[in-house]
Amino acid sequence: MGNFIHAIIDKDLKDNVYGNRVHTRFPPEPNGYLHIGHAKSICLNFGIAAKYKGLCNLRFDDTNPVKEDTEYIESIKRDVKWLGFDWEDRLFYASDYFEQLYEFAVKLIKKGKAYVCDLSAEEIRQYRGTLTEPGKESPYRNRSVEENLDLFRRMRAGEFPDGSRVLRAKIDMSSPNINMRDPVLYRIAHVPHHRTGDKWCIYPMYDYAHPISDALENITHSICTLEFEDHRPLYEWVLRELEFPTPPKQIEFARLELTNTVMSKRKLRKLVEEKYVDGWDDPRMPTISGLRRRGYTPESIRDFCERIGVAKRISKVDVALLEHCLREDLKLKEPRMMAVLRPLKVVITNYPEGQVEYLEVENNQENPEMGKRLVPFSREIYIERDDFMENPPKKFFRLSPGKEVRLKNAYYIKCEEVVKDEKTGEIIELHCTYDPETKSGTGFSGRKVKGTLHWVSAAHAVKATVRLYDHLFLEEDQLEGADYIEWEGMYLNKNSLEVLESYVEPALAEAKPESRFQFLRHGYFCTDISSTPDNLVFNRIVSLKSSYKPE
RNA sequence: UGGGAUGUAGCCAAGUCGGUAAGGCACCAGACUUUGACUCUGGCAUGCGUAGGUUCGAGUCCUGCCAUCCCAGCCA
Repeated sequence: MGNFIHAIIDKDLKDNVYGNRVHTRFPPEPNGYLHIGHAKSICLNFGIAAKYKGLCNLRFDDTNPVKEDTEYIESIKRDVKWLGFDWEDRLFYASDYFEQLYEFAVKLIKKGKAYVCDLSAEEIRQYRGTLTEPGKESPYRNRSVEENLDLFRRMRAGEFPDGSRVLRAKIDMSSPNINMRDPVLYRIAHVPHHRTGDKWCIYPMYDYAHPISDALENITHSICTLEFEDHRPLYEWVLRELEFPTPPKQIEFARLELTNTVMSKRKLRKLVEEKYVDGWDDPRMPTISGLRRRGYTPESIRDFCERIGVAKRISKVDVALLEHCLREDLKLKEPRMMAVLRPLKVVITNYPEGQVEYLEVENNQENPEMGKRLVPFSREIYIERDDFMENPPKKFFRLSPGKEVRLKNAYYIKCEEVVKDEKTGEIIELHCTYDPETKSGTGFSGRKVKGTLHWVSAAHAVKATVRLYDHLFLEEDQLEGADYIEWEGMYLNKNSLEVLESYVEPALAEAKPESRFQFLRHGYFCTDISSTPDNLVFNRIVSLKSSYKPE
């Protein structure tokens, strides 16, 4: 499916605007971690390059040293790579262009298109006017070229304190577009830069550095988000005044919003700082590193970005689509194992004591190529507490007194007795009988049962910590009966993490960190990076769908 | 009340020159089932923000109106 950006590029190709070249870039500011919203942009930019056999650069927009740090550069590079994209030898930094940017500013001054302004930040704001009233021209607007050149040189030389002067474009103080009311091009900041050190004490603004960086890299289509739409005339002004022959074209699209999550850097940082989550890579975070730790695959994220489309209408995508993409990706790829999350012991009273059978089980019945494994079965097993009800409602297919169910890949069992704690009345274990005739694989068809349960042999089971993750936030229509607190005008889900001590089948003892499984009837899980054979930890990536509706 | 943008189903989103509303997610119903999963089948906009107009014919063209979002950083 095409989108409006493809249409623009197709037309440019047809009209030979940039020859047959298509060249995009992903330009993050190194001031935070990448999140799935960035993934949309990354997939878009690198995707366009791939589609048109063009190129896509990675460029750090590092023009504001007070907010940026080299720590973020490494995490951004890692995340882009992990998503599956390759900038080859085209890793750039806006700071690489500082010298050229300075020369271009000199050119603007010489053309009479830029001037040094001595107004304070507060005065500049007042002179700018408002949305409905035009601004006033700065008293410094008509300085001579010579004076401007001298002042700008001395700004660079460090002769003036922070905030004392700026370089401004000379455009139109009465423009209805506030961005055109003599925007600031350079500010003074005696702050070391993470890449240029103490070399500079003046730094270019985004609106000035970005179009020039694009042009210097021969970018053809400069894709950004909607809030820069009003900046496009300025983007074009800079390139026109600097006389770039085939200026890149800025195109804006709507950023990604997702239900049940926050995307703003400020709020994500606040979640980390206020310890609602365990760091930027907490599996509940929409950061790339969080999704990675949760167990999401790059393939599923790319598929998601493909499916949501690209348009200009501000929209909020249902997080269920992301989850669907993950299930779809893992369905045939990962083995399906048995794990009992909330165990209830079952004693099969007519099964010989001390006997163990090793049952042959397909690793993925939809993908026979994944082979088979042996799963031990014995007299005492664990089943899921939720799979037993003493007084079941009508359509309960699972175990209850006197009822028979199938144990997946094993036998039919029938519940004969419920053993309870005398004091508390809590169900401690179940006594069941099995029917040897019903062994899996024998083709028994004497009678049907409605339910099939997963299980784990008690003697062979391996303990594991299982972390059940859920959405960090709730939508308004999900509040009923939910446990939440209001936070930043949203509803923070107090049950976004549940930690269980569970039993998993023995084959899982060898699970390597970051490997994925389907836990039968539960969902997809990923071995946490902290997991060891002595201390297994599984993160739930996403649950399986369920059409079971009690009552 | 200045400027810029956007309105197609619960959520995304296609809709060339005007020719009689793709697809996905979600949801509902049924079939199948050794996962209440998967898969399969069917359902899901006489309707495209709204009111007019042009036309044999309008989501597509014209006019008016309404709603929502963005912009007054020496942030990006």
